[in-house]
Parts: sequence; C-alpha cells; structure tokens
Amino acid sequence: MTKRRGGAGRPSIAGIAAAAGVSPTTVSHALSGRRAVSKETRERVLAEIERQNYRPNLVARGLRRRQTQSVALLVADLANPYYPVVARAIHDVLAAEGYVSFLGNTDGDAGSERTLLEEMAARSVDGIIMQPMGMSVTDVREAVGPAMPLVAITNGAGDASVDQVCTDDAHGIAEAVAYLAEKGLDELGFVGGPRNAPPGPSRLAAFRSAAEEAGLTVPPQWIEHTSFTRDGGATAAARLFARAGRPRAVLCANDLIAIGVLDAARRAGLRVPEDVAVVGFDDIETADLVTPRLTTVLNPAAAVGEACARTMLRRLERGPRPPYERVVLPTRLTVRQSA
Amino acid sequence: MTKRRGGAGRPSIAGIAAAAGVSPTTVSHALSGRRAVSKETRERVLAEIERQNYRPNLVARGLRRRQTQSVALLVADLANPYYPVVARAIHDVLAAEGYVSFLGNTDGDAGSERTLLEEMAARSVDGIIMQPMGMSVTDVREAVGPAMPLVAITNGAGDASVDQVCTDDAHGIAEAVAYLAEKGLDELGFVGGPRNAPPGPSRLAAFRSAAEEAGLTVPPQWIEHTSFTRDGGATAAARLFARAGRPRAVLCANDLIAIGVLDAARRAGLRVPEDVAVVGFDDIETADLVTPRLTTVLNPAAAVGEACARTMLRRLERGPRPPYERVVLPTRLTVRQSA
DNA sequence: TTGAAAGCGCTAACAG
DNA sequence: CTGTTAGCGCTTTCAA
Repeated sequence: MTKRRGGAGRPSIAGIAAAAGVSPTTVSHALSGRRAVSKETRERVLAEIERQNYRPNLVARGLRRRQTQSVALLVADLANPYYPVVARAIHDVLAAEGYVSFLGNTDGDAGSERTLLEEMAARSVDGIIMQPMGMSVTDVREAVGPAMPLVAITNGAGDASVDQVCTDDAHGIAEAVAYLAEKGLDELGFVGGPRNAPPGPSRLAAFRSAAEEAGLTVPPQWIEHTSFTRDGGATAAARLFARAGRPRAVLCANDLIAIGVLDAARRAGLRVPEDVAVVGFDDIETADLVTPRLTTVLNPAAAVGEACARTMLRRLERGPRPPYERVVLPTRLTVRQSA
Repeated sequence: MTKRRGGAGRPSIAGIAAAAGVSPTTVSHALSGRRAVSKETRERVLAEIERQNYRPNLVARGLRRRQTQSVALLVADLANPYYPVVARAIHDVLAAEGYVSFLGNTDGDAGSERTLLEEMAARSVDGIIMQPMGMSVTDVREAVGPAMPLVAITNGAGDASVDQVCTDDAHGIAEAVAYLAEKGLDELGFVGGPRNAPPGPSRLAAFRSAAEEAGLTVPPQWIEHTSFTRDGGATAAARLFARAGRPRAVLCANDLIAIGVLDAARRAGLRVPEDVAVVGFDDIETADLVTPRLTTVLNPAAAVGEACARTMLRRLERGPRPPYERVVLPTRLTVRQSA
C-alpha cells in the first residue's frame, strides 16, 4: 500500500500539502495541533497523509524544534544483570511519554564515558541518564555543559548541579553487618569493587563505618578489591581464603562478586554459611537461584530506573534551572541461606 | 573552558568559519576530509574548533546527508538475560564503527513492534536489527519499506527480503533428545513458549521431529505452552507434574522456563534428575548457578549479537539490493547436572 | 584550493 | 483559520 514519491525516499510534508491543496504549515499544524485547523481541512490533510502513508521526518523536526524527544542511557556494562532491569524500566517510562532511548556502554571507563557523552550531546539528545564510573558527577556536568538535563545514578553524597537518583547503600550494609554481628560473626571481610570506581569505595566506606559502629575491627588483609564480576570475586576470595586465619563472614560489593566468592568457597572446601557466611549486594534475580541461596542487600533496580526516568521527565519539563533533585531509594537486607 | 556563543546554544559551523576567516564549506571539509584543504587553512580551522570546543550538530548533518549513523535494536524483553548479551555485542561492534544504537523494547507484541518500527523509520535510522516476535519477517519488511537495512534474528527457515542471523536450534535440540534417549529416558515432555511467538513453535517443531527421529512418541498432554519466564515455566510444569503419569524428562524452550520447571519439581517433591530430568535452552549465565546445575542447549548470544552487527555493517556498505544474507550459528548441548 | 548558493524537511514568526 | 517567509546547522553542487 505504501506510496513512494518520484525518485526520492519517503513522502514529505510538501507532497502532502500539494495534494491536499494547503500549505505545509497547515499540514504541520494539523499534525501537531499547535494551531487550530478547521475540521474539513484537517480531515482532508489526514486523509492524504493516510493515503500516502506519510510519517514526519523526525530528524528534520528535531533540527527545527531543537529537541529530539530522545534520551541517552549510559551504563557501565549491560551484561551485568543489574543494568538491564534499570534500562528496561527507564525505557518503558520514557517510551510512554514519547521518548526514545539511545543506549551506550561505557565499561566504566572515563575515556569511553567522555566519548559517549560528547557523542550524545552532538546528537542533541534531550537528556542523559548515566551512572558515572570513571568520571565524577562534576566532570560529567562540565563535559555536557550547564544546559543538558542530566540524571546521575549515584550512591551517597555529592551535590553537583545534577539530578541524582541514589540508593541508600549504607543502610542496607549496616543492616547486614548488624545481622552478622548479632549472629556472633564478628570477624568480617569485605570483597569490594575496583578501588576508584563507584560504587566500590562508597560501599566499602559504608562497611567500615558499620563495622566500627558494631564495635568490630576489620584487619586490612581481609579487605579485597576486584572487578564487579563473578571471576573477580572468585579470585579475590581465593586470596582471602588462602591466608592463615580467615574471616567468618564476607560482605561483597555486588552479587556477582558474591557468587564468585561462593565458587571460591566451594573450591576451598568451605561450607557456606557454616564455615564462612557470604552476603551480596543488589539482589539480582540469580541471587535466589544459586546454592546456597544468596543472602544479599536488595538494590531496587526497577525502582531506580523508574525514578531516573521520572526525574528526567520532570527536569525536561522544568528546564535547566536549579534546584536539582535528589531521590534516595532504600536498600535492605534480604536474608536467605548464605548468611 | 567551554566557549558559548551569544544567546544561543552550542557554537555552529558558521561561527567557526567567521572566526577562522573561511567559508562554512571549508570548515565542513576540514572536518570531513571529503575535499582537500590546504594545510595552513586546516590548522587554523582546527585550532578555532578546539578553541570554541565546537562539535558538529549531528542532527543537522543527519538531515543533510540523509544518514544518521544510528541503528535501532528492537528486542522483546531486555530483562530476559539473553538479550543484554546480544545487545552488548551489537553495541560494541557498531560503536567501533561510529554507529550509535537506539534501544526498543517490544514485549514481543506485534503492536509495539509496529509502533517502534515506524518510530525508528521516522527517525531515519540507517538500519534496524530485531527479533520479530509478534510480526512475521515479511510483515517487518513491509512495515519499513524495501530500502531499510534490516537484520532479523530468527530461528530456522524463511527467506523474505531480509538479512537473517539465526541459530540452528534444531541441531541442539536433536542432540538433547538423542542424549536423553540414550540414557533410556524415553518418556519426554516439552514446555514450550507461547503458541505463536518465535522461537516457541520452531523449537517445539524441532523437538517433535527429533523425538520422532529417535523413535519416541510424545503424548499431547506432555506438551505445555507458556510464556518465556520462570513463573510461566513453574506454572506449566506444575500442571504437567499434577497429571497421573508424567514424563521422565522435560525439555524447555528456554532456560527461564527450565528454571521454573526446577521450582515446580522441588515443590512437587520430585528429585532432578533422578525423578525427572530437565533440559533448558540458551545457556544463560544463571544456568550454571542453579541447583542442580542446568543441562541446557547453548545459544551463543554474544556471537549472535556480533553476527547481527557485522551483517548490518555489510548491508550498510552494500546498499539495499539483494542478495540477502543468512548467517547460521550452531547450538549444542551442554551437559551439567539436571539431565 | 576555496566560496556562494541551494536545500535536506520541518516549524515558528509574522502577516493577513 | 490560513499562508508566506525564513531558517534550524549542516553538506553539496556549481562555479571560480
């Protein structure tokens, strides 16, 4: 049924206007509703649009209107099961409001982050949602300029000129430490993420202060750093378990690491939780499927995504002026079997 | 450091041209290299670009060049762990070639698929990669017109005017059936996906013919249909296990379903694999983490993504003329504990 | 090696 | 209620 014009591509507004005997302006307004159009005219126009199967060229519209109805979503690693859930929630909320999403994978690397940020800015996206890993929130703001709507997924403090959605990681971690302490497991280790990439340091800091709060001392050799992966966790835990004297419980900066720790424990012949208790962070779907079922801190991924999208929509409506929002989402301990 | 122009937004090519004392044309060519520019002129232009921190407006460029260096990726459900892996691979390959990805979530629904397809076409993406679920491959081609580069992720036959990347599901399923038959497990059940959505029917068909090949008869009541989710699998398997007489082994149309079947078996007090063997499909990361570890057919997600991206790149280079490609990727049985 | 002019397809300002 | 004109920021003829 599709009608094609002479040699060129899709039908354009000019073709519709000519065929309907009106000006392009009128076609535009019949479509957008931004100006009154008489019923008969509108019907004639819409009929012609239907006949030619016309769809407005959104690139041209974007150039003219100076807004593209698009949002960039920059994540560290889409293959990490936490992000797809966030991404899906963001996508769904945004799509319902007529926005389309660009997806960018940064690998948590500052260089890639900067490149993608510039790329997206050059594409005139209406906003950017990202979890800065290599860059600081302030860096990000500087990179995209003061006018770009920006929602950062963070964890903890920071008050740059950016809207933030953050999870109260410290609360869940404190809950976990208190839970372990109460069980008499007062020799705690921690397998954290990379030394400098969020949310590694902040979760470690939360762990330290929770341990202190609980009156526990944590020897430095029981704190390991690794990547946010299963293999990373396994390797780090292998080091931990190889030492003379090992912790009775290990908290991990995310579930993938924790699953790796379970691997290492199995290989080292340690029973979980009898010989060593393991607590994860995130509560990805897999956490409930491993053996033993993973006790972990629930990080509400879908809620984070939804909050990001809604915060972005509000910002898009309000324009770039302060004040900036800060949405804090709770985390809480989910007790299963591993601790 | 960022320089901003008078009242408006980002610096434009005109501003650079004026400041460098050349025409916009020359700036454009200094940037694109599509025409020779004298060394001195180029350096002057580039210096000015640097000074003003100019980045070309890609929306304007896209309108003019009639290509946007963007590709749409339409998946059924990003939260299904299979897709993030595909998406990441696609993203990485495409990004390396200077393409950016739009992400769309269709929920496997024909309406959403059509809407997103039109949206992406209206945005003049250079190509679309999708796994059609509600729509047929032919429908998709019709919806976007003959000129749109299109790579479909499919499973099995079909030769519409579309490039296809498909996995040889039948092979892996045949392997699984043969493996079970050899073990003497000749009473087979199947928990398939939705009746009409790919890859449900094709995997069921593959199962049927493999069973026939192996000389096994499969009673109709041992074939269940459900959604591609853990809950769906659990519900379907509960029905299966509630019947008088149940299969000795159950093949599933994907791993999520299989994990649901494990749930149901546990609830029904059935041991896996002793009372009932379970085989999944996809080999998502979780398959190796559940208890018992899931025997499943490996569906090479990252390879699928990479093949999609490379096929798209070739198509982008060659233009819309036939012939169309068909890349077939192997699947194979991965034996663990559940069967 | 460079520039002027035209125009991608749309919408907004202005005018009636 | 409708049309004319101008131009978003870029690239591409065409001409020098």
